[in-house]
Amino acid sequence: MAPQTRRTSFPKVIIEKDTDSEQSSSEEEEEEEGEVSEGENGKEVEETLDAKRKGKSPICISLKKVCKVCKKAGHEAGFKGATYIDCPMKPCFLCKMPGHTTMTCPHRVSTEYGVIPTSLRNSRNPFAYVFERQLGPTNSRIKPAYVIPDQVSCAVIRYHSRRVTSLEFHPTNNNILLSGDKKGQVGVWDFGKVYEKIVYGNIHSCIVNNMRFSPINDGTVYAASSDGTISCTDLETGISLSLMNLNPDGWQGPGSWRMLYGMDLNKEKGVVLVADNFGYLYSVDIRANNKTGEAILIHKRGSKVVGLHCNPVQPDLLLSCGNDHYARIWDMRRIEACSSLYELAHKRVVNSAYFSPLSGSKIVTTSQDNRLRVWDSIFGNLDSPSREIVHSHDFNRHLTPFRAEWDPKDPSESLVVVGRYISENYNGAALHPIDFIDISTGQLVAEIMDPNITTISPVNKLHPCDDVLASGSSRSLFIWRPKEKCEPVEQKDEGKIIVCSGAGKKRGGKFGDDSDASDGDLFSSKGKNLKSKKSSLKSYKSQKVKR
DNA sequence: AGCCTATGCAGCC
DNA sequence: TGGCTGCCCTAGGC
Repeated sequence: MAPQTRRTSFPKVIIEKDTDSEQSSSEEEEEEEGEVSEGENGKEVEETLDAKRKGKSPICISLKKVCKVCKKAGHEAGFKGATYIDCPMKPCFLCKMPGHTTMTCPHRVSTEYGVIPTSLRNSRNPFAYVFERQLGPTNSRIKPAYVIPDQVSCAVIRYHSRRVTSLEFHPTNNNILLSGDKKGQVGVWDFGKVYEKIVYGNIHSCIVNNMRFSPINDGTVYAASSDGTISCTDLETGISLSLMNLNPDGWQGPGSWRMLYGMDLNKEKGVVLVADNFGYLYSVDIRANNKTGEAILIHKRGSKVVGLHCNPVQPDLLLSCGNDHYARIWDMRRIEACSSLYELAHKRVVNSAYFSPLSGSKIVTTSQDNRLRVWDSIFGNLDSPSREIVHSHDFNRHLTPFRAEWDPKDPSESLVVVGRYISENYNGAALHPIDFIDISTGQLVAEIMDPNITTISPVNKLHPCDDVLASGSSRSLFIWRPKEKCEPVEQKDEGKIIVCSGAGKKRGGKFGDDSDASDGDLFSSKGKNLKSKKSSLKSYKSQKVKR
């Protein structure tokens, strides 16, 4: 092309100023239109129009304050102090419904932050719904009070070089926590002797998605990774063998690289079950260390299967979930493509689906539409969930997907732990708590946070027998425990308990008062100045604060 | 303090 | 269906 053609087709530059009134900005537009139409050379006009058609609209350098979300003037989304103000032009960031923002979301009220049961059973008449609520199975009893302490102590350790992606407690050694990260490292942490840890860096080469201890020998652990292998590792020696490798020929491009996500062990059948990012399920015999049978398509072809869970009571039942927006229940005795017993539909990707840990009769799923879904009985009607609980656990490409995890100790099978995405203003600090939710009611039972932890905690696991919560937040691991000598707290009022550390000095009893968004003088925005120094390990004492 | 970026999904054509 | 683009509360490093 000739240089002059290039010159003439260069888009017009408009500068908008913040001080301009609406009037003057429209004048500018008119002026611009006028210039285009005034073009004496017909060719120039033609080219300008052509440029417009090609998407070369005038370059607009705007000095106006503009919303970073919708690019419109008049409002701004973002943090005001420690409170995030949504863009009003977009659907609510919490419940995803239009017409309001997170601040005014009906699912976010001061006493039950963001978490209430929703029926979403609009197709039924209200009487049927009430009838069902009244005559249906009564709500399970509330957790024993001592299990959710109002005071915790927190141990922190950071040895992963990338974000934590999976956690697993040792089944018999009560102080051992296993952690996997995005880089493929597997950490073994004795949080009883806080400084004792081992990090294995040679087991996997990328994301450790799921880990399970061997039911036969609890000194060995299986892990499924996005490198396409299942590892079987002796935790004492660190010696690891690969049970399966889906990429024997190495990297042949992104279209063919197979990654393993969902994994579970079936003790009765003696197999490791894994699923890949193409929708296939694989079964590996634990004793023979080899693949049994062919891969079975259990989710939409080409879509990622992110979770597998064997029913704890009925070993023939398998639960899977994936990026095709479904969770599916399978009968392992006759499993083949399209043979699922039930399909549990979701509106978005299903991050996790778990049977309840004791009876195996309930299911809780975490979906990227910001809803936890609960099925009260797998023997009942599975056409629609018993409850949907709006909860902020959005997808973010830089975060490990959130997964609501059962409390394995809860006899009522109603307590679930899940990290929260959106922050709340806790006396000037924007913190992302870890939520305990009673899935029988949708109630937020407790929220755990610490002013020193400003990062989001998407990975959480409750201890199989002790009152211990493990969390993975970015590259750090946290162990939350009831503080010694902590008196059990009655929960007669069913009130929410806020758990936090007492690291801040000036706060005193004011800490729980988060009603004022502008009280940012104690802490800077987002509470970043509270962040602990680069100590690799630090433990915090805690104090009780109620609101 | 502010810029940069790794990277998964969804929506668009 | 496939390839491309864009993204609302990230986190850490330079």
